[in-house]
Amino acid sequence: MSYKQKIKAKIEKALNGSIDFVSLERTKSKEHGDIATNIAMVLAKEQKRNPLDIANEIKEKIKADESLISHVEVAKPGFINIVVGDFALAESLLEVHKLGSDFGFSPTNSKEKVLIEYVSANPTGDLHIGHGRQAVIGSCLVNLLRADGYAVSSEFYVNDYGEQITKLSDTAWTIFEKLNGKPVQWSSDFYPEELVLPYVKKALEQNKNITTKENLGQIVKDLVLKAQKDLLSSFKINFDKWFSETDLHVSKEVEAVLKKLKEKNFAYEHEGAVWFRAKDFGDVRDRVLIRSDGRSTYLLADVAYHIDKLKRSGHLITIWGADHHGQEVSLKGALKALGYDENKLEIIFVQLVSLQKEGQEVKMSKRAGTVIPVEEVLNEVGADAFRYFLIESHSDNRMVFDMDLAKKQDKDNPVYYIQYAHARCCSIFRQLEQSELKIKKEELNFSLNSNIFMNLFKANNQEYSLTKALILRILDFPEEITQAAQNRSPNRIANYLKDLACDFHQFYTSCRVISNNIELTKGRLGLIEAVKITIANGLKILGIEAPTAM
RNA sequence: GGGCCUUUAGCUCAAUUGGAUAGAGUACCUGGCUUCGAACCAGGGGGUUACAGGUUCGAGUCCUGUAAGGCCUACCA
Repeated sequence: MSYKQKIKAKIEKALNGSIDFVSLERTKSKEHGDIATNIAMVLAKEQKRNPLDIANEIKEKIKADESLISHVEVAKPGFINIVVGDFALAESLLEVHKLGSDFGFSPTNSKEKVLIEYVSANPTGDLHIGHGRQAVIGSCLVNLLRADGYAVSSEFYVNDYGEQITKLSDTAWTIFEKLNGKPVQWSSDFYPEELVLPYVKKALEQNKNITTKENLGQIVKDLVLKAQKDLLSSFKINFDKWFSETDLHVSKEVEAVLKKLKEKNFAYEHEGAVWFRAKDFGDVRDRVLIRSDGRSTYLLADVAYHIDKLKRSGHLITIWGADHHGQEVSLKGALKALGYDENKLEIIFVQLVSLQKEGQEVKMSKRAGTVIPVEEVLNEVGADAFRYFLIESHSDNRMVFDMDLAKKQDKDNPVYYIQYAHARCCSIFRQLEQSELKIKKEELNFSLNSNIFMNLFKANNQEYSLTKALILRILDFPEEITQAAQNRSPNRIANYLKDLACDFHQFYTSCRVISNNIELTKGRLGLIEAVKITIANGLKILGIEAPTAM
């Protein structure tokens, strides 16, 4: 039980009821204590009394317990400010060490099943920086929800059927014929030659019996897919399942969806095509399911896919680029039409990315031909900085990727600020081994007794204050995970780690860890170890390395 | 025209979902290594949170309107 939970329980006992309806939060300023509650102001409205009176009553009831609450103060207009007792902090630090690499994490698979689908790019070209952002946000969200106890599985939907594949086959075949010296006609519908050419060449190297356009298209598609997989895993993006759209057609699931929509009269024929009554579900117009030439649309297959996913998981999260938001209403509408709860599907839209290079913003535009490939940026900045920069800001915000800053392998790069804190912690323990202090290894088992941490508080004012700030920050971590998970905001973990690293660096500058004071040294080593645990656990969620030296 | 998203320091972003004096990094200026890693720390300047109303003890946060920007608005995906 955290110190906060203990204090909450104490207030609830004093009031003889739950206080879930009020806030009990860490304060921004030290003058307001360590944590504060607005309970008196909330109750004042209900009871039509002066909030200060209520606050003072509560104050009297909860003080007189030095170990948990060392000081209580009432402030206008009715806040109750609480200073946490040293003993409670020491006990909490003991918990951190007992949990170790599980600190902050909820028990695995203790919550509902969630299936997260992300990236799902067409196997028809290179991944661009926008995909990169979706990939990083998606994988961090997978890690984050897992950390919060959800049973998460991740999936990449492969659009290996239909228009894009036809286009790819046509492009590849034309290149193939051209390589064979045959006269060809290039179409403006084709993919750029320079994009597809390397794959055609590779296909030729691997397989000499290319006979048909379909045959070549399949081979090229598989090669592109393989390249995407390799590229993604090079910055730690891995999926539990790669789901093929073709399978949905082969298994007749697509056909079944169409049949049901027709049966329920949500589909009708018009001008040779089959339409879904999307307008009935709030869309601006009805949407085509089957084109007049008989081919099915992306929408129809996507409905079938989401139904397939719903059968496998209680809750779905689908991550799309912001340019796809127009598809949300029709997809959810179709699910609803077929009797599924559309609220089980949560779509997260990731806004677009532009790039800043040498001070100039380069906007991504397919038309202008300024598509920025993942590979280009990744090779320049490395996986850690790549992930950090793409996760740092919220998915709702457009972001500018500052290439110049990300490239810097030095102090200006924020990812190093966090990693450096971790490396510094590790370095202290290396230093200990070389020191003349006689501290045995078994004396540095921090998960036995909280007494060792009480030594931390025997320090001067400045040191005490830096120590306490650092401890409180560490202890914020579990709640930070829960809130980040609830809000689908993995970027908050990045911000938290930056704050934690800052508190650590400040502490480190003023408080010498290894000294002749053996008891204080042991306490501080325990604190440093807790910092190390917390940073490592946080970076794990972000998929960023926690180096022991750099 | 309609829909989704955004607007916070010169720049890139935070702000515990309605809390107290809006914070970091960067850039600029100043100072700090004969002691655990200076990839660090301390100090300084920089803000009418786009604008105008509203809701209440209290608004960057919620509501309405206005303005600006991005994306979408196909029998493409």
